[in-house]
Amino acid sequence: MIWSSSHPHQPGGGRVGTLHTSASPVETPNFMPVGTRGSVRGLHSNLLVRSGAEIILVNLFHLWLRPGETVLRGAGGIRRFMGWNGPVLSDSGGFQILSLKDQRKVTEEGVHFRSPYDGAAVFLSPEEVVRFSQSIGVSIAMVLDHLVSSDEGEDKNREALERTLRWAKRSLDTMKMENREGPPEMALFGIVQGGLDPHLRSYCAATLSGMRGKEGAFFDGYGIGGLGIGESPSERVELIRAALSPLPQSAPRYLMGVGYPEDLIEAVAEGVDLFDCVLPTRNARNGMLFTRTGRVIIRNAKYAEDFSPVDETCSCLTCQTYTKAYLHHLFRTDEMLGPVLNTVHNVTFYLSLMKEMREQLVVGNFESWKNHMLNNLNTRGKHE
RNA sequence: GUGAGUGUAGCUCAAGGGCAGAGCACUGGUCUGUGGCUCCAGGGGUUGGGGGUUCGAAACCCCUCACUCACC
Repeated sequence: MIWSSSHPHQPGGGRVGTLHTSASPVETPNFMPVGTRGSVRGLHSNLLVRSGAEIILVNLFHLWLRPGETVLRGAGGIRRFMGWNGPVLSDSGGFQILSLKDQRKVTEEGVHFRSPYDGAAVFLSPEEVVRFSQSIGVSIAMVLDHLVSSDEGEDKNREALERTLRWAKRSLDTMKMENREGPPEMALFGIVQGGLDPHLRSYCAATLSGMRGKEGAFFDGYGIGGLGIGESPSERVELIRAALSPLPQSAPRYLMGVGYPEDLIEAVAEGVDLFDCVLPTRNARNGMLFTRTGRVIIRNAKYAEDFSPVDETCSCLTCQTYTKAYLHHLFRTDEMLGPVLNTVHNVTFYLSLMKEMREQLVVGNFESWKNHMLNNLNTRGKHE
C-alpha cells in the first residue's frame, strides 16, 4: 500500500492522505517543485525544506543524458547526488516527445532522440525508463508515455493513447514483484492519456487500473498527463473527472504539469493528490510572484520604492527579510540573488496553499474555502 | 594657437538630397510533466545651435558651440 487515507473522504471528492515512499512520507494533496536536471534551480536543499517541500520531481530523460548512469550510481543514487533526503519522483521523458518534437522519432519500440547536449542519437524505451529509474534510486517512477498536442487530431490522439497503453504494459512487465511489508523501494505510476476526449480518458484509466505485470504487479499510482496545454479550466475539470472515476480509490492520483493555484484547488476538489508544475519556479525567474490576491510583477516601476514585503501574510524567508523595492532592484540589476529569492517565495506560496488545502479538507470546510479562494486568487493571467 | 575628426532616441550606432531606423535600456503584458533570464507588444527625436542652397536637408555650403586626437 503506497497511499493511505487518514481522513474520511469529503462529499465533494477531495481527499487527504499519506504517500508512503521508501524515503520519507508525503502528506497529500501535495505539490512537487520541479528539478529537471537534478536541481530545483536556485534552491539549496535546506531552502527547499524551509519552503515546505516534501518531495521533488526530476526528469529521467535529462539525467539519463547528463550526468548519466555511471556518475549517478557512483554518487550513491540521485537523492544522495543532489543532497536531497526526501523522496524523488522521476518524469520519464514522455513530455520531451512533445517539447522536443523536432528532434525525435517515435516508433513502437520506443523513442529515438537527438541529444540536446551533443546531438548524439539516443534511444529511450519503456523498459529502459524503468530500469534506469531503479538503477539511480528514484522513489516514484513515471512510465514512458506518448504525449501529443491537443491539436493533433483524433486519429493521432487515439494512436498515441493505444501506444501509451502498450508501453505501460511493457513497463509493468519490467517491474519485479516485491514482498511489500512497507513502502515499495520504487513505485511505478501509469499515465492516463486521451487528449481532450473524456471517453478516451475513462477508457485509458479503466485499462490501466486492470493492468498487471508479468509477476502480477499493479501500478502503484496513476498520472493524468497531457493537460494544461490548451484546454479551458472547465474542460479540464471534466477530463480530470473522466480520468479519475475508473481509478481505484486506494491509489494516489497525480495531475502532471498543472498548474496555476486555481487549477490546483479545482483539481484537489476532484480528488487529485499530487501535482508538479514549472510555473512557480520559471515565473519566479522571470519576475512574476504569486500572492493570495493576484500576481506581482516585480519588475514594474511601481515597486521601485515599495518597502513592504511581497505578501504581508507570507512566512517565507524572502518575505520575512526583504522588501519589494529590493527584489525590484535585484531583478533590474540582474543579480543572481533575485531569481533565488523569488523562487523561495513562489515555492513557499504553492506549498503553503497545499498545506492549507489539507487542513481545510480535514476540518471539512474545503468547499467554502475553495469558493472564497477562487474569487480572490487572480493568478491565471489574461489569456484563458 | 594650428590641423584633422566626431556630434542622430537615455546609451552604442545606422540611414550620404525624397516617410529618421536597429540593438540595448525604458513601459506594460506573457510563461502549465523546464533545451540554463522565455516570448509578445508599446512609448520615446525641432538629427548640438543659427543661417543659407533646394520643390524637398540628418545629409550640400557658411558661421558658431561642444568633445576627441595629432602637432606647436
